[in-house]
Amino acid sequence: MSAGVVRLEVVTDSAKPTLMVVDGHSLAYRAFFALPVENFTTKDNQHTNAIYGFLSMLVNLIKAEQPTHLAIAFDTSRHSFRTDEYPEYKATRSETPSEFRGQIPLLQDCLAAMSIPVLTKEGIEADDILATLAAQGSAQGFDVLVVSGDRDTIQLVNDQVTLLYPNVQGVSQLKRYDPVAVQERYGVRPEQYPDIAALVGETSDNLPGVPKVGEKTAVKWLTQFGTLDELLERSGEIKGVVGGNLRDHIEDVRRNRKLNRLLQDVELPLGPTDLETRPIDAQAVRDIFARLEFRTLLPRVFEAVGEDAPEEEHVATVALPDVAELAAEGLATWLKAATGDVAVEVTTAGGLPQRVGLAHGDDLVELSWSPQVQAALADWLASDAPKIFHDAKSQVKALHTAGMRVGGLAYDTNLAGWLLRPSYPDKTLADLVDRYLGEKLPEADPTQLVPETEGASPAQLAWFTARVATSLRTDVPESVDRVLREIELPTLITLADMELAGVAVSHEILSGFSQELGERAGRIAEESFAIIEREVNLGSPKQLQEVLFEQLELPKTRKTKTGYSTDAAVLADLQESHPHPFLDLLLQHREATKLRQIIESLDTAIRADHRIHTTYVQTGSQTGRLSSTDPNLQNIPVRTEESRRIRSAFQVGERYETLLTADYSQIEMRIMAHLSGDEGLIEAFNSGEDLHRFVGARVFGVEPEEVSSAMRTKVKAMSYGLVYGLSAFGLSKQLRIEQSEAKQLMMEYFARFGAVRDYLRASVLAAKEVGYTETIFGRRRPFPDLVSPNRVLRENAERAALNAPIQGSAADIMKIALFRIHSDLLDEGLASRVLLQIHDELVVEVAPGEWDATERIVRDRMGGAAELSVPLDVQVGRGGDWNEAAH
DNA sequence: CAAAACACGTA
DNA sequence: CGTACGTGTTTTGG
Repeated sequence: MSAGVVRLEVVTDSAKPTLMVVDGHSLAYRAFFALPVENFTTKDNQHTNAIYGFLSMLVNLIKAEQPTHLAIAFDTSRHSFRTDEYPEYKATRSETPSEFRGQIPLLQDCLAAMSIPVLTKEGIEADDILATLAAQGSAQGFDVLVVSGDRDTIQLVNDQVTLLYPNVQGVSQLKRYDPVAVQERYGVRPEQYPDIAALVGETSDNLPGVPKVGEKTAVKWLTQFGTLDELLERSGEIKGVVGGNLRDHIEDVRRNRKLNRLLQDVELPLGPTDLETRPIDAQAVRDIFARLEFRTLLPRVFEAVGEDAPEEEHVATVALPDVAELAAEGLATWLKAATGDVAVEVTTAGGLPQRVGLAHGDDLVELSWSPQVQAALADWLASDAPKIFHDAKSQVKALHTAGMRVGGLAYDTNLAGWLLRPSYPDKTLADLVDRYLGEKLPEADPTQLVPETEGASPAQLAWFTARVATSLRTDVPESVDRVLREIELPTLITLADMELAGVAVSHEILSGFSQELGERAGRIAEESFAIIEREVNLGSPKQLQEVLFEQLELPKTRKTKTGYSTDAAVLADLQESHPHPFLDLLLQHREATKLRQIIESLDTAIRADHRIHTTYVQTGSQTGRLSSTDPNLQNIPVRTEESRRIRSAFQVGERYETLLTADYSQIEMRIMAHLSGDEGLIEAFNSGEDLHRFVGARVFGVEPEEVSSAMRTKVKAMSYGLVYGLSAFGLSKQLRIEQSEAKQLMMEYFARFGAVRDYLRASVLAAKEVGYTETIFGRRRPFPDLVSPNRVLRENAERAALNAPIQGSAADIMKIALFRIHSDLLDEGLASRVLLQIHDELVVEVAPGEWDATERIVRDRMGGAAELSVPLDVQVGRGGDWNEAAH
């Protein structure tokens, strides 16, 4: 016996062997619904929830029941002798999701590795195989355990045969049915159960029964008449409506009974004695579990068969290559010899480089930062020599700060990991090492002052990064790899410079405004306390609920998890139906304190250079957008006149002349026009007419100049809502109109712009097929939930999938424009620089005398970032502060 | 003390 | 029952 093979030995107390036969299909299907798919998806998007759930249950069963003989039966297809007989059989069942079907072959691979026989037969259902084996087994003196989620198997139960049937939820709990338990639960002997089922019918199999007859009536009749035949014979004796129903449906009952009888004489290649449990192939199990990313299941499998888990590869003992400490002199030679990819890890301190680790294959070197090292490194770093990083941006920033440019950025494992799985937060290199190498990155225990375990050194981190990159490169599809190389990596360099530049913000303006708002909030609070004659914390939804719904006895609003909502929309509704001075004051208080809070957080973020340096998280969204943190500069208020005073505090910096803002107008609608090819919408953008006026004219059948502002508001909401998968319900709510009117509006809209609806439908359908959406440039976003049996999950996924290519393409376009602008400004030797990106807007700081050149670059690059069937319209503004520049 | 819930700002 | 984000406050739960 080879070292990796373990005997599956079974010890039972009784001399009688135990045969366990399992309906693989029905139990895996239950597991599929019971386990959330998001927790069971591998890195290449293979769903494993059904496999995991089934194996988990099986392992528990083997452990508990200790069968000496074991087999799993599967259906081959929907088609069977029953569908031949009665084509409507199971016809109402919705198609099995492809995500489930795809798991069956893999599950069978697992079973093969575990040396468990899998039985199937063309035209025969799994339950017939179970029935046959159960009959043969009990005849041959086995104790038989039938495991199935199909109620028809109840008929198999007798003194030798016990059924294990899953409880309503999931597969973790199995209920044991022996003849006594069946009698208790159903009121009849097991062999009579099919008679009951024939009378009652089986909705899930599309077998209608006798109307108005449920379990209770069926049991009563059978007890009364003894057998089904007798009952049907003497159906005339049954009185009333049900008696008539029975007589009218006798043929249905006979058919049902015929179909639900399980075959006990199927010809099978293996009989019970052939199913003796055999040694499992430890290596094969390990391999397939690794592929399915099952970690906890492996030891459980071995435990269940009474063996210790075989030695795991001790990841911690994977030998790390030695690291050579280099001095500046040795570096040039080393770099010259290192052809091809070199992985780099720069540790930083105080925003400057500290140590540098380099990995070229297993050749690892490290250096401490010094002017000599910098001099020896600079040319290579700026050159096209390919370099691989994990999360390059922070390292690039430190290098830029030290006065070095980074060229040849060939790969970033952080970005690649995100592009492959944008919804999974593989934040750190350690996460990726675990996921893609199956190893553990040595990390120092941060809780220990003097760590017992040494963390990986910079060169070793670079070594891991290079190996993760190799693995990722085999996983990342070509189109996604292009997004990485042609969009994300150039964007990374640009973002590094934007973050370093920061934006000048006036503390004076902010603190003055903050004080003003603070005083106002105080006054409002006082006033509102006077009205309700007590003091509450206006920031506490819980206390507000007391005041609003108990003290003031206002009508209860939208429910939340913990009570009733007090959000602004709800308060505005309340104010309309039940005007109360407290409501108005509360809204004003919210507004003032919210603004003040934003101002305060901005103020504390101003650094010594009088500028705010946000951090753009390039992997921060699932669609391809950037996000901004510490502080978030992408949600600075703009909607009200007063809130725009905050934007006035964002000012042109010293030695610069003015701010330039540039934004895409209606970029998402333009992308919709392009993707859908809708001629009306394309014409709208080419006509030069105001978009919503044009659309309004078409929808309402009037001349553009006759479009009223109410009409314009409606089509505008409709147009924007489209991009988000808005429903008639949502539209009616937003516009405060009747649902019927909203429905009508949507009808009219699609009557004129039908290609838009066609595109949106086709796009979601295509995503359902392939499992992901794709932007114009090839960025992908997986959507496993599109085939979820859970309606809420599925519909959420549908809306997100509808939006993803549109929002994502817009993000791609903006990124392309952004790095090209950045690169043009540098190439032309201009000092002007991009400071902020707010999804469809850029803020640029323009140096004296550079306005014309900068504006030209910005307009050209934004307008020319993509060739669509409609023009990309760019609005440019100029001013000394952000608010002024926006006009 | 950390996490959840709520509310609200932007595109 | 409208997509994508981040942040602050209060409340909750261990």
